[in-house]
Amino acid sequence: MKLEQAAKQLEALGNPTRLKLYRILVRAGEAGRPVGTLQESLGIAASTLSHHLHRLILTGLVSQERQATTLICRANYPIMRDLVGFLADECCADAASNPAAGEAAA
Amino acid sequence: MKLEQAAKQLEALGNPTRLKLYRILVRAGEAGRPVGTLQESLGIAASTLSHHLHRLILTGLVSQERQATTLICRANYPIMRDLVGFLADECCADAASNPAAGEAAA
DNA sequence: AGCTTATTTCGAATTTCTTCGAAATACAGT
DNA sequence: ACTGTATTTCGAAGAAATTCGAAATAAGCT
Repeated sequence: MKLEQAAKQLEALGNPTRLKLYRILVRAGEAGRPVGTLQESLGIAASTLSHHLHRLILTGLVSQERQATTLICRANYPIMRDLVGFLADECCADAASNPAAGEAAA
Repeated sequence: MKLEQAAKQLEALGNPTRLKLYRILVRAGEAGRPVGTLQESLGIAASTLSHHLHRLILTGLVSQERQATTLICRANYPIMRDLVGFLADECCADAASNPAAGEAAA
């Protein structure tokens, strides 16, 4: 995974409203959640929710599927796993196991 | 870990410059890196680096220790582990184990 | 005390984020 | 075609981020 992309995804999750939103979607599982119920859960304006949802979708963390008039939102688990993998590989595992700590930073 | 705190840390890492910076520090290991060499590696103004460093320090992801005139910066590994743990527990593992989620996600 | 090196703080300009209400669009039923 | 429900796009205002250079601070050396 490229650093730039990881940064974009981290930024997307780095807002309390979006992190709450994303957590709700993750816990909703494959069933997902219609936008309307997300709005009720979060208690924010529909336009604000739409904006945050859009940002999560742009990074690939969330996807949408139309079902008649409602839009079902789902967490994109593989993307999240890649992101966690990036953090673990690039930023954590190295620290404990990499003996050549000084060289990689250049 | 509280969601608000996790969001702050994710936001701190959600900037390309800061993510690069943090990655350098992680790879530097326990030895850490003086601010000056970080500036050389990143090629940004000293004041800009200081600003980003401050943000990482505020979230606890990075710590500093003075050695004479230079400041040594180090990644705070336990904090990062907690953050990755939060993402895995709150946002990923649930998907696999939550009955409402179904197994398709895992 | 004065000088040099290392780093931060200040002040400011530009850009981006966050939020909302109003208006527009999408879809299904009558 | 008209109506109602669901959601997005538009427009705008205030808040916050990003970046830099100049000036201030910190620490050691002479």
